[in-house]
Amino acid sequence: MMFVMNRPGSRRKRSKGDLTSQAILDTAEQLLETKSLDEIAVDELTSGAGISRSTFYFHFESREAVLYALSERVAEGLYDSAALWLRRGSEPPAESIRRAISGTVALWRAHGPVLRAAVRARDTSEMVRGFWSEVARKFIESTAQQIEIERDAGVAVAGPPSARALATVLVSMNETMCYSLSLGRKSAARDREVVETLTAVWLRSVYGVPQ
Amino acid sequence: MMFVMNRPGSRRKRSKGDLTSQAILDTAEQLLETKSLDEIAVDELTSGAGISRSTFYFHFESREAVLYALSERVAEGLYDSAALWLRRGSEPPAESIRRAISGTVALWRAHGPVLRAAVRARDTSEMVRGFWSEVARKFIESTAQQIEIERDAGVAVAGPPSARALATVLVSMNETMCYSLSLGRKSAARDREVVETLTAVWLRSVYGVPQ
DNA sequence: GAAATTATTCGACACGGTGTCGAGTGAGCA
DNA sequence: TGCTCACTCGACACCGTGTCGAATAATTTC
Repeated sequence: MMFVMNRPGSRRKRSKGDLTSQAILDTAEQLLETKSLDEIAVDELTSGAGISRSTFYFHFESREAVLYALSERVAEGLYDSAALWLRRGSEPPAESIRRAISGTVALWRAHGPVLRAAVRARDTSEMVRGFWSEVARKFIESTAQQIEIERDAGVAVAGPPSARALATVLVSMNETMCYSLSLGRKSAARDREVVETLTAVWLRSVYGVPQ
Repeated sequence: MMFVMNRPGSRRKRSKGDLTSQAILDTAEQLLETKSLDEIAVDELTSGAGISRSTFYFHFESREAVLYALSERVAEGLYDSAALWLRRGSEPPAESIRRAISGTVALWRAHGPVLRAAVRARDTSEMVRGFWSEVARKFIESTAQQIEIERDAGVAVAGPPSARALATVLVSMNETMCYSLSLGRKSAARDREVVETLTAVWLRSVYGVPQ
């Protein structure tokens, strides 16, 4: 189901090492459903992958490096979701915002454990922090840009707060809510409520209230 | 500067054990300014307090228990801050909300390291989670109550989202922003910007936009 | 104020996890 | 066939944790 590519375009056959790396990553993703990253011992990872503990260090530098690799698996989907922030044509704002938020929630539902571990590791691992702050930057950037477009068009309420500050708060808010939502049992009703609430806050904060 | 009381009303003299517990707590709070809780080894705590490592376990069950005790030190101030959520008399909403948010930001500035450690430990330690979810509950509860009062008075925009769902999102948002704000260098300008932005989101989400 | 009790401290120990090293092993290729 | 390089392994040194029982300091009891 999941896989890591060799360098793009490489026709090199999947080597044995790739397979073990894969097995480690799969085991890690599975274990993260139960425990946090630093509760996972290296030998849990390797016994799950059918190799000895020391072999782990041939494939990864550390547990954090595993998380980094897992993050890359998810990042692609995240960027797709980011593209949704940009409003399409004449569609009303409520629709595009709801759709974008729905997409983010769905992604957190699909990869909650990895995303939560990544968020937590931001405070710990320089490597992970760099990666995810870049992701966050793109989200915030495109949101701020969109807010500015709407303000220039006279559709959105003017600042202060600046488009950038507002975008930062809104994006962080989404992340926080997705994090805590993904901790609970999967529930379509709860998902819908969160999407509705977040959408309402976005709309009111950016556009004001529809009378 | 900081101290822990014996049972209230007890006139028992400060025992030696109380003093070492204190020293451990003070050392912990100081170390948290630099490292996260699980980067702090027990012997860093005890050497800071001038005792041997094993003596630590006489005073605390674990590192998490230390954090719990530190949380209690801060909790009081937090409840004072919570009381501010409730709007005072005829004061305009913008004022009371800005004042409440300012209070929270100030508290995070004063005790950022402890509060951050506590937030992180929520996912790890049952004890810490219980304590802080109770704190969060009170914040959310009183906010939701206030939103309902304003809605009934026709001042705030009606739901959905429900007062409770809206309150949850807004309170979490504040926490998240305070967390990341307290990570950066102390800056009055930045503080002001964050307070303004959060206030704006609260006002627009609860009351709608002033034309 | 001496004896008994309780509070506090300590060093030693067993345990479990980490990361490294050098010695294998084996698959593919010249 | 033999070389090379990717891969694997067990052994080892290290570090932090948590527990135990013995030693000592403080406090209470008589």
